[in-house]
Amino acid sequence: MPAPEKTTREAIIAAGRALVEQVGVDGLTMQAVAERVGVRAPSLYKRVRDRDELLSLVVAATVEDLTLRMDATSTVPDPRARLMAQAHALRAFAHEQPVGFSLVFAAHGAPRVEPSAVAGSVAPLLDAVTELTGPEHALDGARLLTAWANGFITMELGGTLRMGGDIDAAWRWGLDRIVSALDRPSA
Amino acid sequence: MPAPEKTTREAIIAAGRALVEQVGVDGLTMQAVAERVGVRAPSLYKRVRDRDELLSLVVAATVEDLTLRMDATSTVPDPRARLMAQAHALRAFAHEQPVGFSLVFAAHGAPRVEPSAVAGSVAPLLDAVTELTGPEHALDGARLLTAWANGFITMELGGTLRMGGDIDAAWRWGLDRIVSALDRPSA
DNA sequence: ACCTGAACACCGTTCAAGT
DNA sequence: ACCTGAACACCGTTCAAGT
Repeated sequence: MPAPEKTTREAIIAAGRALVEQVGVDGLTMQAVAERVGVRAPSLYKRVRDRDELLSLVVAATVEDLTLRMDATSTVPDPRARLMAQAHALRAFAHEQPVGFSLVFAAHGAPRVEPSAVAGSVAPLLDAVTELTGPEHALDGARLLTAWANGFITMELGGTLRMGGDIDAAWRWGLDRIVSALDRPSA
Repeated sequence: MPAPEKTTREAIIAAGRALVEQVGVDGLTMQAVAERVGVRAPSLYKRVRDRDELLSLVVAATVEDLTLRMDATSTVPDPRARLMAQAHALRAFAHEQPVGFSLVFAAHGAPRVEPSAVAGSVAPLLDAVTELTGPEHALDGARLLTAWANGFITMELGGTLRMGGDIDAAWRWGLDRIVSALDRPSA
């Protein structure tokens, strides 16, 4: 007699993402996930190998989410404005999903997802930089921008930046400086 | 009858730092720490409140270590060269203690140490930037550099950068761009 | 005064037994 | 076929009893 399926892999991943944001990575327990999807903890092992795989799936889903957001910026025609929009989209995403963001970009141990997938999520940014700088230093330029944005956001989320001065202004100042450095080919 | 003290708080923290680098944050178990310092796990609670405090102490010690390294760069007279040396010192530290570095700068949840302590560790960098830019945009400039360096190193450690091209060259290219942007006052 | 074994709660995971 | 309770290992933590 086939037993009815009470949940899905997608529901489990979604529950994992919600838990991670609401109670932190340590709050991602198999029991808590099971309770959210209406099942007992052992049943989860029919859909995911173990907690570690579930965490990786959560990160992968977060990367996909980010990729969609970044792709949505392709409508902006001017490459400089588009670059700004992409940086803002990245920061907005991080503010919405701080824990997910840090899991994607601030990996502590071994990478949770394919580094290429993470790099792919910011690919539109590489396109915009290419239009600005030409192909020779496009990769270097994209790395300059993503590294700065990632670092700024991480420090902002961690509180390291929270000392004196307008953080939004500091973001804008830095972004302007970097985009300008990319824009005018002085090196 | 007074019982002999078999370990110290410092030894426990040192054991914690070693464990964290060798087996990751999850490997920092009270049992593993106890074994390293030659004591049983319950005895650790005479020196540290709980595992969470121990982890915070590990991070704090790492910040102190980094502060010493950064302070050592103050011998370089030219501010531009000093800034380069400081960036390199930061990166070298991260390569030596990748897990500790990520714990300090890539906090996942609530800050483990005073954000001001982390900011203080890179204070010499602020001084060099001030010499370069003048006081008006010194803070913004220091944030620009630290954010970039932190982001670059984090992505490097996480593998996100590990795709095509010389990473050292990308680091040098980015550092040169940023320092130049700070050096020549064009904005 | 610090150290220890025993004990408890909690979590990840497995598995035999249900439907 | 999937779901479940029971069971086990492991870890953090407490505590009474040792010295």
